[in-house]
Amino acid sequence: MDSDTSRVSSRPSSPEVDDIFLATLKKSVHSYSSAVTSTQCDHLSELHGLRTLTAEDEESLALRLAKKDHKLLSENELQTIRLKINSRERKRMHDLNVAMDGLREVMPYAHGPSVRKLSKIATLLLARNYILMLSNSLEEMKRLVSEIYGSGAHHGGFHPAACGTMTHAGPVPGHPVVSHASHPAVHHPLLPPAVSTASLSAPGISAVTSVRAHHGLLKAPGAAAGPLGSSFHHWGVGTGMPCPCSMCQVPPPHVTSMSAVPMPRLTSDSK
DNA sequence: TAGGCCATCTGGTCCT
DNA sequence: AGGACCAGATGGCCTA
Repeated sequence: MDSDTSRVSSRPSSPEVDDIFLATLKKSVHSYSSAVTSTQCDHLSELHGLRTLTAEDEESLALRLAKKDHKLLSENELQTIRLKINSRERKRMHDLNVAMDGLREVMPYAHGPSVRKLSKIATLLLARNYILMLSNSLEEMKRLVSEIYGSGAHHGGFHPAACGTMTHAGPVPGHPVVSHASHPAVHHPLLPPAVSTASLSAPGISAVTSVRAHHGLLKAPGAAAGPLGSSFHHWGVGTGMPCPCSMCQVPPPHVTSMSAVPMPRLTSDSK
């Protein structure tokens, strides 16, 4: 089922330098196939400063890589520059992937060798919903605290009677979520068995396409479908029923409306 | 085999 | 000028 595990472990985001270099050479040959003859393609090793180019080849390369400078660089110089730029870009993407892995680690999602790694898009969407859920929980906590200290301890028993016989799903191992008083057992609305497909879907992105079903994410039979953040439910183990307590209700509009707020670019695009 | 996901290359643009 | 960032293109790997 999770045969993709091997893929995850066998596909490091930062391949060995030799592989990178070979890939670079291959790509270079491919990219410049219009300028490099097939015979030259058969001699990859010559590309690394050893291959001799025809005058046409060199001119073509120079024009394509250094047209901004309006000067013709030697093949070695161009190759060096190109490799340097490529290396930087690889490092940048590698750092990005490291950050993405770090995000995955703190997500309420089962980790382990038998669990398929979240895709990038799924990670981002899940993170977003997770933040929304936590924000909602925090707001609710504040409300409960003011309620307790204001008009007596409605939640004094740390759990509303409304929750009745509902049993909450247990916490996810390793998950850093802080449990709250009214719900000693941390809820994970984004996880089975009570995962709402809606919780991961974003406007314009269907949950079905954005998250593969075998992730074990967000496929709760009969779970209420709806727009992103429409509901965060606790689920009674064995009952399959959402917890009716106030913690489980629809997030306030000001929270859900975040989905409509475009994220501004850090760098100025206006010009 | 089609589609999803990913890494990489590449050229352009913006920023310092 | 050099580096960071971005998006398009490409090809590989994997799954259904």
